[in-house]
Amino acid sequence: MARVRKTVTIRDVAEDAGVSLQTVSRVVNGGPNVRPQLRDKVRASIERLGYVPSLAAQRMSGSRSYIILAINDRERTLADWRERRGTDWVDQMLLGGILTCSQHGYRMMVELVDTHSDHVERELGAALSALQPDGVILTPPHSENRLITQLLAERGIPFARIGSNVTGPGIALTMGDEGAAHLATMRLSELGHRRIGMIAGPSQYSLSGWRIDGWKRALAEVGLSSEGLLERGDFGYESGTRAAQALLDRNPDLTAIIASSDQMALAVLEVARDRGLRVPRDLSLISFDNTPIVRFSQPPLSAIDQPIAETVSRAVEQLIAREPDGDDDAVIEVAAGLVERASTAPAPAPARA
Amino acid sequence: MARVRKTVTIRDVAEDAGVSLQTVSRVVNGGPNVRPQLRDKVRASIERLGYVPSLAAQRMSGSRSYIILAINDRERTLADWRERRGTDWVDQMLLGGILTCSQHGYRMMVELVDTHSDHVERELGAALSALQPDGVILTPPHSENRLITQLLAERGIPFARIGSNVTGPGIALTMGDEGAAHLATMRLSELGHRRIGMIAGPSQYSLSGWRIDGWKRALAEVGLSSEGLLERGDFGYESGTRAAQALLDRNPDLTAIIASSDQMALAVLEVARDRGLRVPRDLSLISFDNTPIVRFSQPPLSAIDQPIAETVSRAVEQLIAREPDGDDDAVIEVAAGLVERASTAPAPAPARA
DNA sequence: GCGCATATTGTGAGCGTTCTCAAGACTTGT
DNA sequence: ACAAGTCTTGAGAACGCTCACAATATGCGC
Repeated sequence: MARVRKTVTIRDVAEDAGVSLQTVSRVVNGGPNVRPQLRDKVRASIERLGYVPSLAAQRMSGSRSYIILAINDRERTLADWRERRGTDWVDQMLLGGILTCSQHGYRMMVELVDTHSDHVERELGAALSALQPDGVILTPPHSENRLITQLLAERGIPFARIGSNVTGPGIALTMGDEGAAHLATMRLSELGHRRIGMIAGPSQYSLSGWRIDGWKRALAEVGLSSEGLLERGDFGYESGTRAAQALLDRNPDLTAIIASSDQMALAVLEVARDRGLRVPRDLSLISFDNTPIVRFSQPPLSAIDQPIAETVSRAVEQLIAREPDGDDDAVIEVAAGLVERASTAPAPAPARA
Repeated sequence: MARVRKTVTIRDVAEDAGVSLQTVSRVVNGGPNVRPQLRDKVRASIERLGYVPSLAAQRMSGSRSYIILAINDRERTLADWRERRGTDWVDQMLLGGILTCSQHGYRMMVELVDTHSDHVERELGAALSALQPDGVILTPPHSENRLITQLLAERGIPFARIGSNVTGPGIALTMGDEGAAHLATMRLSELGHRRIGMIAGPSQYSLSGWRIDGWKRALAEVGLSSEGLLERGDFGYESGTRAAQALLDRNPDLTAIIASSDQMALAVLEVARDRGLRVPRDLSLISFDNTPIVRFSQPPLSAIDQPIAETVSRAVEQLIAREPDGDDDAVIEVAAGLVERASTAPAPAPARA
């Protein structure tokens, strides 16, 4: 017998308050020219009836859809999702994105796109047509994908690229990779370390380069050399093992390592253990990402915390605030922080002092 | 000079194919009475123009919105999100939900709701009004929240409750908690363990009870006692420490523990280490959840893998397939599996045999 | 070949909102 | 007190699609 509750529409509110539809619409959207007295009356009606505008109808008539679409890598989330960088990305994205969206009356939707597919344009195009989002957020590795950025530019949809600092179409937001690597390196230097190794990510990620830059800049500032102290991995565990081996083989005097992902850092931990090096006593270690896994290793790792949630949140704000025809394609940097746990300590006294 | 690309509408397709709007609509929706010849012609036009129906317009006119709304706990995702169970939930939900939705032409949206807030009804009600989803998916701890289920029932929106086996309004989907606990217990028994402890979750989660049930059933089946072998935690690390301490204090002869979350299991690992108990030689350990963190502990943990993605996927299918007035509120069980790693081993020989 | 059932196509209304534009109610300056 | 504003409100069209129904075409039995 569940009586089908008819949806409360703007018309119901208008009748209840004795005004026109348009006036209600103005009140709902914070329109400028409504007498306070009337406004309050309408607000009361809205409250009483529990009116909430229909997103679909708003999209139909107005120029906005109140939808922000976030594009994520399908591969990372599907097949590979446990094997690689961990999955914190999606969570944090949602965290930052959904909350910020809802603060502005927007909604966030997630679209999973497989970069390797040659249907990228079709898939994404279909999503754009169906949803007609007011803005799109691109996450790595899509952030600098030509096919995608071009498609978005063609359609005139504002978009933000997370983890990119290339000016170009769309807003770029970096998570301060250069600064973060600099910060980590400086901290290790403060602790007395003179030989600080770096395990960077793959070169197709531009953030890998920025991190190397930050590390080198810091080394230069304190008069240290980076000679022979750089290795690369692919963010995964195995690559971390190889890189750590190489680094330690080549530099017996190494006392600190910065790893470009938590998983690679955990690999370093394992390699160190195998060689009888105690962390942090013999070897200090700082990782990037600060995913939950690093809190439970032995010892818990000091890590650069990627402000993903905040960055996405900023991206959303930019997209929402942006005038439809605004072309100020800025680069925004959100600073990362260092969370110190038990994998960093003062450098051991040199063997022969 | 970016020419604003006008959206391709159903009208464009109709003109291009030389038919009426209605015919195009029929083709798009797989309507029954269209001559194959015409259908192909229309399809060709759709293809050529790249037409994709607008979700908003479909919602406006038709009875469906093609939106499934997933309700998640805000607390877990916001403040507490690192401290408690880990965040794999959201990822896996998205994984299972988004893909399955898109296979059926649906979209999934995520709504974060704070159970502890007294605005639950308001918040959720607003989301329902704005989105008018065709179905809602409830995840723990919302799955059996009266306020929420009642609201949904009132509005006549079909919903699925994940991690619930209570028949009632809506479809219930359990992840085989009873069976999983039984499986874990039996496995430990097979390995020769006779004293198998259980660290359960908080009692307000009904799955906590089911896991206890499965554990007890297995113990009974092989003639073991559960006396004094049960502790409770809140899924978080600290609570796991306390529970492990209590369990080991009370039962010096304990050789195996099942923990109801990965974090609690990691706490057990730590406690064992402190007491000089080696895992798995002296103590076997199986956890629930199988989040990424358990692959990198020392040793990596054997864990019950929660088929969250699959369960959500099933939920989506149920919601989509369901007739608007169908009331067959079934309970569906998706079986969990045991992933064995290095934290389980044959029971040590009794001290005095 | 006629009449009726059935398959196929088209027509017009309506979903809930915002847009554009016009009308009425106040101000203000002189 | 009058013209010329500015502020406030409302009316009607429009967004892109599907619904219910009407119209036409096709098939079948006799």
